Amino acid sequence: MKFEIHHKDASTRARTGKLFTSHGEIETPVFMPVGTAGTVKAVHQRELSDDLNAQIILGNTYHLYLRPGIDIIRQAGGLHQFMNWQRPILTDSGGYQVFSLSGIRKLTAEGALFSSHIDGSKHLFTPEKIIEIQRTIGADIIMALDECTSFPSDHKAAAKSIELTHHWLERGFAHFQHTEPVYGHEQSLFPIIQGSVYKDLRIRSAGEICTYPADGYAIGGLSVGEPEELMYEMVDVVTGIMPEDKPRYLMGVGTPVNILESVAMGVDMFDCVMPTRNGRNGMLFTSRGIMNMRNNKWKDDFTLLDPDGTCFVDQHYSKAYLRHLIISKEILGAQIASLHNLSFYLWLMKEARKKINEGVFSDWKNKMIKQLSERL
RNA sequence: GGGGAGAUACCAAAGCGGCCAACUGGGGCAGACUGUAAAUCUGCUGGCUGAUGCCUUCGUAGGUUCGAAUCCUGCUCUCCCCA
Repeated sequence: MKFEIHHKDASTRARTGKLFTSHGEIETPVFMPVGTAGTVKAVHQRELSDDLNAQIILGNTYHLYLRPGIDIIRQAGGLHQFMNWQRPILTDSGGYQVFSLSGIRKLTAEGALFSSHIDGSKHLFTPEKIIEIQRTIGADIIMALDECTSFPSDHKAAAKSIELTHHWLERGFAHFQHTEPVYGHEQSLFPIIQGSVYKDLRIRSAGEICTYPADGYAIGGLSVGEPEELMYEMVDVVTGIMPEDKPRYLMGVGTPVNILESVAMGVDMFDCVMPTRNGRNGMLFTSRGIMNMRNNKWKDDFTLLDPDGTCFVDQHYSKAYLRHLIISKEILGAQIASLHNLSFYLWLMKEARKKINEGVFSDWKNKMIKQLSERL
């Protein structure tokens, strides 16, 4: 998978570039909407492409493996065909579920033993099996199985954790190289840097991970509860080590501010459930700040949802109407809020690319960050 | 006309002598949410207070009692059955 860098910002480490996949090109920095179970929740594929112009979306190995099951995905001809999404897809490995489902799993050198959250059945995810499953799902970018170290973890535990992640990567990467794509199109495997909030571990992990000849590298184990300052410190340390000519993916991040700060440190790819999940829960991100649509103050505000918004919903519906839908738990409320938030995130990335290319990213970023933190 | 049941906070509904400012739902208000076990979860919801605490509440007017939402009597209203 080819990656070319177009423009480097003079005063920060931000850069624009382009990633070439078998399902199309991706302009970076990019935000990837999360579609865990083969759907970006509450958003149609047609809306994703026509209204939002999402360049790439995520899927999740763990979820798709449990339901509908890999046989069904194979019969469908892969996830692209199954969900009728012909643009790029990235699948997460299930490494995050190692973290978030910690109550129902057990880690060994062999792999991660899970109890299904659906029916309690037991499943062993090995680094090799995770590659096999992702071959069958057929995403353009697939992720190595890692342990997303929980926060807080002491130095000793975090050190042990990166060793496990490195061990799994060695096996997973080898297996990746020995297997072929199932559907003919190219797949790239991204390994994941861990190390919790310890600089020395992050340096060690980045050094180890980046010896693998991958098409891109990910930073994992952040935005899991640690103070933001620590997250920025880790991103800063690690992006200094990661190869310049490969895309850098900061997993699971984040708030609009988190993303802009990370772009400034040279991160190219982001994903986060925040725009969709928080949207469903009534929270809207806008260029002027954050709105909780459940708040009483919007009940008779008949002005446009977001006068600056670029999505059709922003210009079609009022704040009072969306509040009514959210309060009433109407499905359309979740749809409108998700569309708006994703649209905003994607607009923010587009603007960031534009400002980097124009050489005015730094000033713009600082101005935006001030506005984004407002509570409306 | 006769017989029976019931009236509790915004709504519904527990409580049936002290542990009751009153279970629980809903509604309302606010908060959280970062590689999605999430269209989810948490807190508050009589008044004043930072907290302890104090004050006013269980249809209404009296009464019994050290003490009543809880027991007794009158009244008002609602519902059901029989005529």
